[in-house]
Amino acid sequence: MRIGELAERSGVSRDTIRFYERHGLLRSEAGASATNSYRDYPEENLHKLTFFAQAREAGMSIADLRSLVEARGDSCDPQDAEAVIRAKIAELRERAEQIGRVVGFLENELKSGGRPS
Amino acid sequence: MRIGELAERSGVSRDTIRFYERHGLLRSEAGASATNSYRDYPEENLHKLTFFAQAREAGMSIADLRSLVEARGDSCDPQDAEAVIRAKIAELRERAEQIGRVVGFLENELKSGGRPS
DNA sequence: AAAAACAATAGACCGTGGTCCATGGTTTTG
DNA sequence: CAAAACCATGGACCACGGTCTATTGTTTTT
Repeated sequence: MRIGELAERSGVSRDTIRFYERHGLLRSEAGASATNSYRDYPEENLHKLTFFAQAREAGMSIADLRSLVEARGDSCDPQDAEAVIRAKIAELRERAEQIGRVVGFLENELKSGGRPS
Repeated sequence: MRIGELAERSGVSRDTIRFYERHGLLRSEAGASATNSYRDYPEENLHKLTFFAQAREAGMSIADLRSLVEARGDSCDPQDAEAVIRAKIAELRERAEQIGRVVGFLENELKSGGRPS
């Protein structure tokens, strides 16, 4: 599909899609037409982009996403991929715990009514 | 205490402390000496800074922190403060859930061995 | 065929969250 | 007393993650 459709369907702007592509998060192919230079974005990018959106919201950086994407690349050892994914999972869990601590702090703040401790 | 000591003890750099101060996250007082313009940072800033560091790691923005700080300000209605804190807690929980979803996705990826679904 | 919509490319621009540097003063230390 | 360490101020600079604006060319739509 072309970039406009991908943008429309994924909810990610054209500019952002191009930005992601420049940063190695996804790839497009040369389109069929000989008269234009429109690129073709394979279906899989739809899944990728929705994952990216979720992952970004969860606080993952573009570099994080790139390493995940690269780990899946064909040339890459599947063991590597697994290690990368496990590492990211660990990071995310750590982050979630961090959030939990802050929530705990804020809840305590509510209980104590904001008095300086 | 002076900024250097605060930086040392909080683990937050002088520059960052000043940055936070400019953005209303903390306040200093005019120091006792008449010959210099060294500011005095009350003890409470130590707690604040460690909280800020945690909260930043959890993904809260400077603006988030400022609204929390302001909600605690004396002039401010305690009801307001509570509402602000509750709102932040809700946001943080949402964020944690988001992380959970991404973790779930990645775990699934591990199980399926990275095969394109 | 003319207008409207879409595409590629390149580069400028923006907000966020700092970090670094230069300058000129003020302790503190050896 | 001289050097080293500290401080305040202001502004430049940086990386990140986009977003916007030309410019030029290509479909689509009417």
